[in-house]
Amino acid sequence: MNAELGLRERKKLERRAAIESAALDLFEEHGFDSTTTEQIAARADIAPRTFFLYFPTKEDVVLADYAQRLDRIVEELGSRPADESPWDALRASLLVVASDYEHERSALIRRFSIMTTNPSVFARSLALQAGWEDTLSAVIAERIGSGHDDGGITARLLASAALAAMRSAIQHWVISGHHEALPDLLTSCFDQLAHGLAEVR
Amino acid sequence: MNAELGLRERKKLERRAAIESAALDLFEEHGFDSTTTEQIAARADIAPRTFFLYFPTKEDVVLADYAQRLDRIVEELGSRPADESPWDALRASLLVVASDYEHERSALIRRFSIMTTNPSVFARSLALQAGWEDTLSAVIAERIGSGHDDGGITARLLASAALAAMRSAIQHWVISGHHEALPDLLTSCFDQLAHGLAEVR
DNA sequence: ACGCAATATTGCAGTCACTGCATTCTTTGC
DNA sequence: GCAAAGAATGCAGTGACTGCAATATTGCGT
Repeated sequence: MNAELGLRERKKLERRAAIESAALDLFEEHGFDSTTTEQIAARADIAPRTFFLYFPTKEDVVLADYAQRLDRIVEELGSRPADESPWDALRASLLVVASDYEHERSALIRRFSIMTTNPSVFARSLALQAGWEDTLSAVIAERIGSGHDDGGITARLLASAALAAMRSAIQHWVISGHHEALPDLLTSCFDQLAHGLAEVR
Repeated sequence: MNAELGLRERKKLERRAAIESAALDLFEEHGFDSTTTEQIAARADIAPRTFFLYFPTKEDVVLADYAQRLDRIVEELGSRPADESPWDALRASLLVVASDYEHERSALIRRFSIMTTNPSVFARSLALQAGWEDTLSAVIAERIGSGHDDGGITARLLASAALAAMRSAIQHWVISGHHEALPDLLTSCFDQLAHGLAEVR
């Protein structure tokens, strides 16, 4: 992996990873709030100032994987057949990420526990997901085409609902101690949304 | 209003309002980031330290109304007939808030424009809405009763979807320059979610 | 191998949100 | 009026984050 990258690029990735792992270790040892960026820098063997060359905020270290997740979703979404409904395409794409999550379980739990115990990390996570929503609704809007010329509200609603399903599934998965498989939970959330919420009593 | 309140309580409310209005004025004049809490305190005629007795963070001043909104939703939700479906109850309750919004238009736009241009305010707003989701899903879970003994995932999904509808409607309302009435937009979002997203092409 | 240009790292000094604590004022119930 | 409760203030600090200038590292042409 990264074989064709120059030394510069490779070092950058290594450092980023070093910072991330140093930070997560410290967060678990002493808590997110009680860990300073200086301590992280010290453990990662970089100058304090350098930390901010790699991450814009302390919060973002915990959520370092978000960018790739979105890439993965968008990529998958692009490769879905054109005649598939947007909703099914979204379901399929999010399922890919859900199974990634399932396989990275332990690393994920680590991040989640920091996220849920720390308001500012949680807030940042939601903001990043709002970014996902923008991106996904743009992709979906294009997919739907000009037939639905509603200013994109339908596309946004689809994206928004899909991510709501994802969050609900994950939340339940985490608090219930991962008894059920995440992809199954997600599928069931998508089904409930698709088959009408109005029937629930 | 507040006629039967003691002097203490009345002063507290007045001060809070004074801080809020001072802050919003300054945010509009100089931008959120370039306004310091000291400047807000100065204009509101209080000591810098006192600001934090009224608001936990600078962000929260912009979102001061959120607590009452949630109260209103919960109150309304409590007064919906017991035989109404949870989804319809949610729709009715959120419509109440939507029409509040519609009437407070100009004050709202003010807040929204600060919110959307400032990541940290936006993030905080989402975090507060996540709190709404918790509260609403608890209320809905109780409403559904033990028939659905799924650990509350259905309740959460309902709340989550309803708030997603609300956000989509508001977002569209704001970016489209409030051409359509917010309650109408919200109704249409609720309808689309209820009648199946799977049919959208 | 060498030097030059591009880029990355570092250090320094500063700003500002936010906190704990001790002190002083204001309100309230008696 | 007065004592107790509560609110406001001042002070001194912490720590995230920034701009800027200095220094080190890397990549490339020769």
